[in-house]
Amino acid sequence: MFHHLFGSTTSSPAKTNRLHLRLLLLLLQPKRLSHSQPNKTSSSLQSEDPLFIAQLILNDNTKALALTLEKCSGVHWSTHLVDAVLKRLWNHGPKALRFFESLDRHPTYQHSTSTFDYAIDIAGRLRDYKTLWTLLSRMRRRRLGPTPKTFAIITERYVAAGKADRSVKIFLSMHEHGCPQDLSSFNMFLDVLCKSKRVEMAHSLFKVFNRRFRADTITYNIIANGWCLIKRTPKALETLKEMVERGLTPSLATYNILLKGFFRAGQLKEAWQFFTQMKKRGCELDVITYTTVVHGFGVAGEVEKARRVFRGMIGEGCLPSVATYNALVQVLCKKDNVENALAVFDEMAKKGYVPNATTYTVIIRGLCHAGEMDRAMEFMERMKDDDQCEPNVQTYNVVIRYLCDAGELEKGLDVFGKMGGGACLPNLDTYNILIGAMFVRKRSDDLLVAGRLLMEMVDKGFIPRKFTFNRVLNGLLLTGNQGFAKEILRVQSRLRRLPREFKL
DNA sequence: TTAGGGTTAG
Repeated sequence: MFHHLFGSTTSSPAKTNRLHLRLLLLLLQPKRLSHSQPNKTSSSLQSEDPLFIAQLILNDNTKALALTLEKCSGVHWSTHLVDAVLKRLWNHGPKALRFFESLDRHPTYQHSTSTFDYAIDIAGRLRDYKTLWTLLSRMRRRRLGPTPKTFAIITERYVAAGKADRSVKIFLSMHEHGCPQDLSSFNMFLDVLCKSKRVEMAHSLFKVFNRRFRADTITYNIIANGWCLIKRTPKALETLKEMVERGLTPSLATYNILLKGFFRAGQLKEAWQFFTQMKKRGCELDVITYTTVVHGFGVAGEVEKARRVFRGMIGEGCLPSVATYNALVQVLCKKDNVENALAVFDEMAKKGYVPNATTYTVIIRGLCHAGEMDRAMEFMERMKDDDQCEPNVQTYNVVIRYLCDAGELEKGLDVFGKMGGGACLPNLDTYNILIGAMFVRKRSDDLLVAGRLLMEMVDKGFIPRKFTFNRVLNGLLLTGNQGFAKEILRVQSRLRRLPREFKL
């Protein structure tokens, strides 16, 4: 009789309700899932729901996740399922790694390349380099890699942790780990450096190796984009010139990169000239070009110009995408009026476009910004009812931030506690927003909450900034919570001194 | 995950 609740094709109850029901059933009838049901039935049904499994893992407090694996005894583990579960557990690294590890001893299932990549990425985010390299050599022993993508992940994590020099060494030695160094891995690494704003470093590396790797259009685009990201459009133009001199043909992506670069650097006149030149010279503009221009003019406050380009694009043979609508909606929220943004939201739905999480989030932010907290909350409920898209962590962060700013700390904490009925895990920003909010009322109780949040985030594998630690510590000391402060100090020094590891 | 467009905000 419960089959319809466990079925993967259920259509009527909302997603979150379904989850609650499942958890409730699990609590009421633990045997039903683990023993009394024939394996076939429970496994095929459960195995289609990574959210359900992720939830079990999060609720399991045994170190080895014994409870969860027992409950999942009938599950048919597949690469797809395991990857999806790891993705769900993204913001709870230690649990994700424990899950990976316990499945590694499974009698029939074996991790694949993509799963190792996920685990390595998570270990890197935790700055648990020992585990990262252990996983890498295990991956190699099993002949599952490492691949260039694995190294893109590893170097990205090192750069993000402020270890760009180390990442260069890693890139230069990747062949020693059994991974070929080719143009694609070179491009990927340059992109990692550029996206982390280490453009000078990327450029030096590019100068040294571009002949050896036979740099192509993509390589030049990556470097040009890097210069644009740090608003140095003259250097981007230089790169463009150099690529032409080398006999490489710039692509539409190249022009779109430059165009975006002008907007980012506040060079509106240049952007407009560049855009018109692209058209004049018979360049076939695409939806990305138009989206760039709509967004660029809009955020610069030129709302009418943005609207005109938006209206004109169809006549010029290019249909807007959801992203184009999102750009316009955001611009109207920021520089015009949230009611006009809502009108565009309705218009896009009428034309058959399906709003995505970004669309909703942008509108919700617009409403919050206009001080319409109640309507923003209503809109989030509407989003939850939309089967096509659930609120994500960004959505929650916006709502929590504005609730806290409005002095509604309790409401903010309430939303935090309920995040997607557990379907959405808070990230580093969420914790920073909430902890920051605990200082505005200067109440001793709030600081205790801040302390608990800090402990919780460390437990989930996030690394708080020194600033956050100091702030919370000072607050606790000033409000006479010496004991708690000492506890937090211990956590801080443990984080600083010991390499993080999760004992594989 | 080899390049380009929408989500933070003061």
